[in-house]
Amino acid sequence: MKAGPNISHIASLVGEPARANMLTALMSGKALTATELAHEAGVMPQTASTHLAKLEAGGLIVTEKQGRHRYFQLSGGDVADVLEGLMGLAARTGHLRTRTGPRDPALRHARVCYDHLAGELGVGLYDGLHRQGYLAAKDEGVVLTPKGGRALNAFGIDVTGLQDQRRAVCKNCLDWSARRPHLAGSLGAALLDRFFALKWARREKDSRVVTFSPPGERELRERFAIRVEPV
Amino acid sequence: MKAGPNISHIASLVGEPARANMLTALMSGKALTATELAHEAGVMPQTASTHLAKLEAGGLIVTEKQGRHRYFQLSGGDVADVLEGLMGLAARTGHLRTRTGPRDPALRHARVCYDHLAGELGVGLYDGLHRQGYLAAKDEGVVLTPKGGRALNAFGIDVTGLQDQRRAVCKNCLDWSARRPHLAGSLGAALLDRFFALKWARREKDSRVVTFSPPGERELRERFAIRVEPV
DNA sequence: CATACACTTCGGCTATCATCGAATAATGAA
DNA sequence: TTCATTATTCGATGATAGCCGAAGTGTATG
Repeated sequence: MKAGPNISHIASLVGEPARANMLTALMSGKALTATELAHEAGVMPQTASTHLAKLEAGGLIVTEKQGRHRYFQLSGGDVADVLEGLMGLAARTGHLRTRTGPRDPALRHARVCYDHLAGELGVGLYDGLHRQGYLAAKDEGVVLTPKGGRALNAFGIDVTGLQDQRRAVCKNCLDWSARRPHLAGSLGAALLDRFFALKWARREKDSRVVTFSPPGERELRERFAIRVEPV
Repeated sequence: MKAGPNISHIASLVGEPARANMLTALMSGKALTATELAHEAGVMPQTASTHLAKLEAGGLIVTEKQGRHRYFQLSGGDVADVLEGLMGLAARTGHLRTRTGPRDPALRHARVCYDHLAGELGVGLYDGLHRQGYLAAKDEGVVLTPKGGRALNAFGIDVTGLQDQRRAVCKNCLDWSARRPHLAGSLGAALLDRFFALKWARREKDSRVVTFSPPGERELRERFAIRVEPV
């Protein structure tokens, strides 16, 4: 009836608790199998299969077949952005989950948002990159400055390689816990990869939580001028 | 248990077509009344009321009471951002076109909007009345010109009788399918009544579809300078 | 080959929820 | 007051869709 994109179809896909749990699990950026996602959603495998078929038909996830497994992952960063935005709305309107698990504080501190860093450290990094003049606001977006390009090259990131990709280098992503933007895009992904390579941080098993070692977090804060978060 | 905000509840609110239409209408930033939103969504007022109560409970909209009206608007720009993100996903995943049921083409062509004509012919009539100088824009609204009053009197409409009513003679009404205004108000209703009286058109049973007879539509187009709709 | 595993399809059950008619409340106008 | 308009609440209905058991397809392993 209405002209324009059909948002209700997409939203209804996310609006089912089992599917929302699956999508949340895929926010880790990892490809998961149907059985794993069924367990995450708390439903039988055959139920999960119909859900995954609908998510794929809706274009929210993509699949890859390997042997007798099928691996599912989000179809792109834009899906993760919308999910993160929905989390922000849910948090603001007081619809946090009734039982806040023990991992919740850790999630707020540092977590994976699809393929880049989110949480307190994520927004702190974003602010620090601005403070050091590595990033600059432009047209409601954000761009890498020449100074930032040199600095991050020295940090071990192939900046020119990133710029050759079709994907945007810098992108804002609204953080649901901090309600402020953090850095997405290929640069955001490359930075997180570099933190892992430097052994500053590691991923928790079966979780989006990113755990920084004490020296790793100290180095991160010094290197990128991250200030202590005001409570 | 999962950590983080519960996105499925929020998403399910958007995932209902009627509510999605309401939210899309509120994307303009304007505050709309419950009746207006019911028209936008294509549901009865009591149905719209329950939807609006849920949207308010979910924190997506806020209300303000003024006299016997209640004005609804989005609770913040973050809601609009998420809706925009959903539109982007819907567009990317190829869900631009709306579901085309069998009744949809007829509905898009000509239908009743409360008590006046909507659809392609509705907006065509609106444009034709402007083109002939019968209607004139005024203060974001629309008024009947003296020339228009004479012409419509000759067409068989008691214009002076309309002006004595408390109800507004001319009013804009945004067309869902064309996303452009058509004519509402007592004049809009009187015109549709006249079309029925002249046997140019009739209403389909249990439907909002208005069917014009071939000679009726031809006369309508000639009399009111309705141009062929560009596809 | 046989067996186990991963996943999908089918059929029926059930619960949820959107929808509308009717009634109610509240406000404004005559 | 009386009437009209706006919005809400209640009750019944109907359609949608999630869910799981059972069966079927395809893949790896012994």
